[in-house]
Amino acid sequence: MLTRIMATPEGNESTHLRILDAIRAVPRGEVASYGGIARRCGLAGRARLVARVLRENDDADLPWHRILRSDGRIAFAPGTRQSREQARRLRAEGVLVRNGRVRMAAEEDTLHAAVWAPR
DNA sequence: AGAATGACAGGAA
DNA sequence: GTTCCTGCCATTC
Repeated sequence: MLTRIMATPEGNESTHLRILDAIRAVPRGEVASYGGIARRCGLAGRARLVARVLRENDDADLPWHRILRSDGRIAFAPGTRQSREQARRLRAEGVLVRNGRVRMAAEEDTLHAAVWAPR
């Protein structure tokens, strides 16, 4: 039956690409959360899918370091090589990192933003 | 099939 | 401010 074909809007290649695009769209000096990226792709609740895409990514140009947990923490365990590399890259573009954490914009895609944002 | 595993999130304590 | 705990989604054993 054809239901099976259309029944998987995610998990396919285009979803993967949309996520990568959303990550590339995060401006230099700014950050976004895994869940935020997912929402922007119409994939609410799939933060872990974004994490998976990042893990499997090999593109050196992808600004992977701009993606943080929703509370602003770097996802890698503190002290690890990757965690420090991420902090280094963020600071290199002017982002303040303190104790492996970044102050999140506090709005991103939250209800607060939806209600209060201009436009 | 059931359990374990993650570059997660959100709310409770 | 924390840390802890539960819920989630998708994949792998």
